[in-house]
Amino acid sequence: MNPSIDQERALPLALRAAYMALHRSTDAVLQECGVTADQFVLMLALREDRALTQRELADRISSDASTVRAMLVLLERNGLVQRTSHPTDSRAKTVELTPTGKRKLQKLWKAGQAIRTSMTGTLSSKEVTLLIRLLSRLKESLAPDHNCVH
Amino acid sequence: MNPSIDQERALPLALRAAYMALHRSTDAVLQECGVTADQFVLMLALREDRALTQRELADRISSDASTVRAMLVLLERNGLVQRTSHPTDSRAKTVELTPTGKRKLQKLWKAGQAIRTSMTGTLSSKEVTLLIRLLSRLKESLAPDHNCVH
DNA sequence: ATCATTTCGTGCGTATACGCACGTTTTATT
DNA sequence: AATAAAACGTGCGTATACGCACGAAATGAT
Repeated sequence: MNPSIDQERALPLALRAAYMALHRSTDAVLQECGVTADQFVLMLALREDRALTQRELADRISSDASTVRAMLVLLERNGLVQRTSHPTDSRAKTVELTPTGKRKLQKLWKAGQAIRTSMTGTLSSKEVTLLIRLLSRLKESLAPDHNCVH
Repeated sequence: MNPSIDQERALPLALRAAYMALHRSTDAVLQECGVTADQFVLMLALREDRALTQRELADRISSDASTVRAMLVLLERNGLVQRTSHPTDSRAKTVELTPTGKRKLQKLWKAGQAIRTSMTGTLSSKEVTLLIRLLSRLKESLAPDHNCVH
């Protein structure tokens, strides 16, 4: 059975409302650390793989190149990240967390634990897995290269 | 079974990625109409109930009062909405779509149909219903008044 | 009725978010 | 090898997004 018109109308709004709530809560919790929710996401991406390019960073956090740049300028000013010219590609810059940034990230992770707990608090493990899968499929179906109409 | 650490880490990122993809796609599709994705959401809220207050509007679209104001200033400049002082409450202003705004909204709805179709294209009706429910519970668990930690 | 509290909209400062155009460098084409 | 095409980062303009403080008005308490 295909989704109804009402569902098509409700889904985008539900997605928006949930994300906005997450973003606001995270911002509020991390405020005392002097880091925004988006900066936290960026730093998390840097923890996983170090020596990322700004472009790679943008892809990982589902953001834009110029947005990432603006964020990096602020993070660099605060001494949390460091940008150096790429060893082989002289166009690119590699980004990595400074020691201060790594320490800060640990604090942020602890501070954000309350959010993650309350997010998954009312959901079972299976529900969370399902939700992640559905969101992932949703994202894929909205990818620019994914031909949606004729 | 409680959600695992990996799930707790993945869920926020999946939610962010899905919303960003939706927002980008919508902006791209509506660009030729000269209206942003967020303005579209605002106008949709005005179609449902007319004579809304700016505050009510902010609540419905999960946005902030000052953000809504900035959006309304632009929409009013483009002749899509109209603000008049509230009949009984002289603090408030009521907002409504202009005739031009209503016509524009119909165009936007048609232009956005491709997005909604491709969003729900790979999902069954039951999956969409489930996804909306899960997102709604997520939002509730992140509500400011919802005591997450003692 | 008076006063404290709350609510409404506004203005300001800052941080995303994105498109676009630009210069530089790499990669692909021939 | 010379040229075309693509990728990287930058800068600019515009639109959210939010907190905060302010003045004005409504609502609550006593």
